[in-house]
Amino acid sequence: MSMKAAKRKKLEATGWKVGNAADFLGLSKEEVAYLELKLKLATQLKNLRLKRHLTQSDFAKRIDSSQSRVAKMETGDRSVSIDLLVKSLFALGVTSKDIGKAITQTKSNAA
Amino acid sequence: MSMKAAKRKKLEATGWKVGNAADFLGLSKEEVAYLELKLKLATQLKNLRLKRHLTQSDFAKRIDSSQSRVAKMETGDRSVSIDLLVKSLFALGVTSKDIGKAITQTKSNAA
DNA sequence: TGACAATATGTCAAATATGACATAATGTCA
DNA sequence: TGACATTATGTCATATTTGACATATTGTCA
Repeated sequence: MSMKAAKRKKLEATGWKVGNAADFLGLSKEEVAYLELKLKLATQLKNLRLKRHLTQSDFAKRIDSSQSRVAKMETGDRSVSIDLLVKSLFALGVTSKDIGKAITQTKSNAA
Repeated sequence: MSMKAAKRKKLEATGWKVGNAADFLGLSKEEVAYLELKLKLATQLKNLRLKRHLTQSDFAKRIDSSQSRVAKMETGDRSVSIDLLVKSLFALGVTSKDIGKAITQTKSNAA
């Protein structure tokens, strides 16, 4: 799988409908950077939840949300903000340092 | 100025009305962490804009926003999201790595 | 001091995010 | 396979965020 295809797959997972390569390339650098950052936080959240052996429903209760919203958080859905992801990570006891480190990660060494 | 008072002043600057020390202490750890993170991004944005010798109005045009919103971004106002700050930083050419590093900073070595 | 530039604050209509619900899809294990 | 748990998707009313405007405040320089 090419680098470009891998990236595209990730972006599609976030809710972006990428009809074709041209549309994909139509995304600006800023948009791609934003989506990638969001996906990093989403992944960090999911990994942490799994490490704690919590279901999405368990975790939803803890942050006064719902299972469906947690699912959307973890897939980086269009409808979830970075604010929500950050707040959720803090609720799991993650530190700013941890978040900063996760953001700094490149694809090759992502958690 | 005590450490606590300094923190309080920063938080007040973000739009939080901190009536007294008790109220301040009433903020949960997560809330404080969120506000501090937001303020780091706000500061990073302002520093970068100044480094580029742009006025708030100049920068506002570049990101299709308004001077007043830029002012709110830079003071970490309640009404601005981390999403908006992150998108604005990307618009200034900042990388994820830069953002990650800024978030990782502790108070003592903040930009 | 006053004139002007730059930044901050208050407000609001429109846009976007949120929790919740229903239900679909996927996974697991007997 | 089927029963059950878990996760994903679609939708919606409510809540929050956004750009914009007016106006206030602060800064600078003659």
